[in-house]
Amino acid sequence: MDRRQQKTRQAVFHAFSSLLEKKNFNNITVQEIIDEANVGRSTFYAHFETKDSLLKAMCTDIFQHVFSDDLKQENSHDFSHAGHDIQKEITHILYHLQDNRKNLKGLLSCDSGDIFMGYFKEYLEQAFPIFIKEIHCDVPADYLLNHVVCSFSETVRWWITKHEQYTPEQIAAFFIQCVLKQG
Amino acid sequence: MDRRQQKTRQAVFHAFSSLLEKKNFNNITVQEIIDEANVGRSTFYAHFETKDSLLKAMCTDIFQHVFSDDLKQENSHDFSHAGHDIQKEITHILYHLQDNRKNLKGLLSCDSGDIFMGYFKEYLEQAFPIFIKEIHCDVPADYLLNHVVCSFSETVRWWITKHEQYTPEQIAAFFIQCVLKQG
DNA sequence: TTGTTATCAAACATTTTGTTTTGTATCTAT
DNA sequence: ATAGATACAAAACAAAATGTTTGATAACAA
Repeated sequence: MDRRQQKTRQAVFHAFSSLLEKKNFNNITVQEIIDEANVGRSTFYAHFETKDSLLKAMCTDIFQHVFSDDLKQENSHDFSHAGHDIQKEITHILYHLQDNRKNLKGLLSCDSGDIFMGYFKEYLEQAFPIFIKEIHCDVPADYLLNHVVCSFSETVRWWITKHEQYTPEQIAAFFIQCVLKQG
Repeated sequence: MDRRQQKTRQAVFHAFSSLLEKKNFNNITVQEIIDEANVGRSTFYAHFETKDSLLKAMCTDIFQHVFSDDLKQENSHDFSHAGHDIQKEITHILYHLQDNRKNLKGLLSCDSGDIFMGYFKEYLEQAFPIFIKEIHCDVPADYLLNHVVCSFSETVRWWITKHEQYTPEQIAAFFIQCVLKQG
């Protein structure tokens, strides 16, 4: 990809993330993003159709890093999964998220956080059915999946936005204890 | 309160809820709300400063019904609470929510759902500490509270938006089994 | 009935959006 | 190194949405 495009794209991402830490997604204008990123108006619209698609592109960028190689491999041979170390895998995902925490903090601020969470849950719904096979619980399967997916994504939000002092290992332990350790 | 004001307020609420079932909060214009509610432009702005404060007013309206009498009484003498029937109280809240499901369905659609959820959690954070006293879990207290609050509000969203066939009793049972029945 | 107030319609300035144009600088591939 | 392609900035632009103001009318409470 053209270096000029990369530069513009990153400048806009960074500017937007920075603005999101200060004010609501809804109240940020394209003009502000342009000014903060120091790019031309037409340049912005050459890259992104709307403010929404900009946000979506940022989310996709992060998910491609987080869910890149590892989880898809796991999914491909999930039959051999029963004895797998779930805690290790959760921790692994959390490390990936921590690598992106700079952009994540902006994304998870205020109301944009909810949009990120929505996309995040979509990814998790594909990745998590494996983890819950072992849980026995007398509730509808899709209630349980929703519960686990929401609990994990909210755990991440709690961690990134307000409690960065904890390590991925600790967060994984909290999550597993509260959600997956069903008597 | 002046009957005309009540009428306008309800017309706008109803119009907005109806629009929210069809399209995103962000993409709804004040003009559309005005047209749907069949009120004048200046009238709308006499009632609500912005689209956001309209949404907030709708949420507050619902919460006043749901958390009106009962929970505050409970809070006032929580020392006598240890032996209380939690399942009964949860069910009670769910019945109140079910009464408002007409407006709730709109509010919980798409991205406005996240805004409702945000306010909902604020209320729940005040009401729920009682419920989690009995849970023993080796995690930070505010992680646990966040977990329970998020799980309950997501349970409500799951129910109202996609699984209305279940009764409040059933939903309460699902929630308690997954969240409060820690071994 | 009388004074008050909520409403509507219409016009309005302002802000934001998204597009188009033109000249310039930077890239890639040969 | 050069040539053609393309990403860029700046500016001007139309269209859409916002939020305010006006004056006349109808519904209200007391």
